[in-house]
Amino acid sequence: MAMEQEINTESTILKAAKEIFIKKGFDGTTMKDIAGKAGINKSLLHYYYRSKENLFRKVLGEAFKQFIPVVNKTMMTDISFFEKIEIFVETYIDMITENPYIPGFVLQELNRNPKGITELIENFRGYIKNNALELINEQIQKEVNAGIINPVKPQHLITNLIALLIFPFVARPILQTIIFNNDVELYNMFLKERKKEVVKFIINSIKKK
Amino acid sequence: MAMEQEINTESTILKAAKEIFIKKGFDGTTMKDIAGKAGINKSLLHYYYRSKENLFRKVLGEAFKQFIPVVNKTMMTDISFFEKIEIFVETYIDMITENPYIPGFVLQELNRNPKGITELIENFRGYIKNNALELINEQIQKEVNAGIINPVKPQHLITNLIALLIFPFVARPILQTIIFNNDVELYNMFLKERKKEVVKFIINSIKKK
DNA sequence: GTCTATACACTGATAGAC
DNA sequence: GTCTATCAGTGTATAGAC
Repeated sequence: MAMEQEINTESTILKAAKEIFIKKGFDGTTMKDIAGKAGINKSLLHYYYRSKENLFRKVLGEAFKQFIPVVNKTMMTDISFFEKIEIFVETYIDMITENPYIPGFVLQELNRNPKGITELIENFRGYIKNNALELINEQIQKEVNAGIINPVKPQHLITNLIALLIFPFVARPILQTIIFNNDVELYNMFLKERKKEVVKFIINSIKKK
Repeated sequence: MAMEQEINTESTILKAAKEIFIKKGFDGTTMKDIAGKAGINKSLLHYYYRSKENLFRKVLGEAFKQFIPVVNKTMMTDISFFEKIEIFVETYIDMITENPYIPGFVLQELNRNPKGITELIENFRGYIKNNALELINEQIQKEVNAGIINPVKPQHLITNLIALLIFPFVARPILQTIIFNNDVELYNMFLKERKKEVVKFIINSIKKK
């Protein structure tokens, strides 16, 4: 799959739309901005995408879609539970590092329009291994029963894992300022360190001693 | 302090502005919406606050200010480190539960206008015990030296703590949908559980065994 | 202080020429 | 397919009467 993206007006528009929507959100973006970035006039946006709302949905969908395969792939691999956590954390942080604005963009949008999630999930049923969550729950339960990890509700463990991964990116401006005196390079190093730090933090917490 | 808020036009406007700005952000809010909510006409908004930007800053400032005393108070109290974590988590979750939109609002705004943070912090220098962070660092170091907790960089511990607290609120729409099948009551219970769960998770992770 | 009326720029979207 | 011209609506902000 992953075919070469043809460079035509339609894809140029989408690319420009992505950049601006993801940085500025729905309300903060104007069709004029997008047209300008794409180097064309406003009419063409409507010619190809009919409305702002419609164009936005395409962008949101693609942003969302990008993060699905990581979960699927990691969870389906046949490795130990602790290794899974390690791989997941590493892949996920790499991914956000390359697209640092996406998590904030998705969160913001889902707060603006919570109904949009249902629609979003419907649209990607095919991509999501619909039993992925089920599998994670089973695996956690198995590790608990085997006495490898302490009893823990899967909902909390999953939430903790994702929170530890994503939060430093969505809260970067304030954390960087308050904790790192606004030193950009120091914060980048901090984010890299978290690959090992988060894994250590989680496993330390749940591993039966 | 904490004087009775007089009910006059000025405070009515601010209250209405808070509600709408916090839910919809700067770009998503119109002066007409605020005037409508306050039950007055648009002109009065400008009479009292001169501009949208200005009114917004007042709202952002108050939202930000609300969360400062929790840190100060908890950190200055003379109790053990683990107790501090416990008190902090409990107070903080209670606070966000009562103002669930504020963290998302602040994060969104600081991403929209990162320069705003510096200004914000300047404005509240008086409120922030400017050595609070220093004190936390010292205390963590002390616990490490005493062999009570494992070595951990304060930056990571602080980030982890805040991430675990705030993330379930800012990501509520998506977590509630995916993990809890959109059951509101179940999610409220989940949030309550986190008071104990987060404390356990953190202490488990750092406590030397 | 509070209102109505209005200025003026900009928004998303459409019509129609090429 | 791509452009220019333009629409109707809405945005913030101000002027001026009371």
